[in-house]
Amino acid sequence: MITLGVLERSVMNALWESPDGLSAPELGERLVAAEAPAKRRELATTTLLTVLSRLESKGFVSRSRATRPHRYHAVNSRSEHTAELMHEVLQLAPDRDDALARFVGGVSPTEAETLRRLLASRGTGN
Amino acid sequence: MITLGVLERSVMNALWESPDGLSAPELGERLVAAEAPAKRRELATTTLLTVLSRLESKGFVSRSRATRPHRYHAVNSRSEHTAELMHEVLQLAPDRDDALARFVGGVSPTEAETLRRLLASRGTGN
DNA sequence: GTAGACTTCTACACAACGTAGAAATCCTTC
DNA sequence: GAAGGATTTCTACGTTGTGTAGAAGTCTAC
Repeated sequence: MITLGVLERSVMNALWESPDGLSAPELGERLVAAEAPAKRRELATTTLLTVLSRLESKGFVSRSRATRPHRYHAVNSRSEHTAELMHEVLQLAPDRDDALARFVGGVSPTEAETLRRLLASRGTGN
Repeated sequence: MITLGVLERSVMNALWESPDGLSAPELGERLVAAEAPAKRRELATTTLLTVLSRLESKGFVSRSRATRPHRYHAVNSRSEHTAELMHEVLQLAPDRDDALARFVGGVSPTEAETLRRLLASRGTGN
């Protein structure tokens, strides 16, 4: 399973919150702003560029070369990403129904209600 | 998020299928047997012991020192593990309902039915 | 066509993991 | 109770992924 490092994750978080994408320098601003004031720290732009390239290779980010500071976009929304990961995890289990049962057993009442609503609006599937 | 390497995962798979746990040598047998004949290969017992130790540190494995070849057990069942991972992933999303919606959108009709049943037997939660 | 902005290349440190020998520990048996 | 083999722990090294960024190359506006 493809996994993300902590800087990579921060970068994805910034991109997920920027529907119009970000250039590397803009990304740098977001990242320092998002950091707790205590450990605020600059990252070299080249650092961000290599992280962005790696994320591009992993298929998480696309880049537009049209403008000169290239713009980077998240390929999937954060929700899509989360859902996809959940499916991947579930796929790995040979006993999926059992895993689902345990999963459902662990959700909050509110989430259970959300799930019911979602499943209802989806039709019976039979 | 705690993640597993490929050998670590194989080891967990073997342990998950062994309710009575395994000693390191037994584990070795399972692993070669599970491997595709083409790339079957022996692993030194010490290799397995260090992997088992690491898995113990990570909290995935417990060991009984009562007998001389120690016995190792998976702490959680595979289903529990899967469900836990799914929850971890979901926890990371700030927009959980949305993520759940996407997740539900992607399950098979059979799984949807399973989910409905599970949610029904769980009570309304209100 | 050149200066400065921007990107790519290259590189290194550090952690996690796969791998296993050497050293230490523990039973069993004489 | 000492020895020897089985077992475990310690130590170590190679590889890969990630964080980090300077050096070198490329592009665009003037």
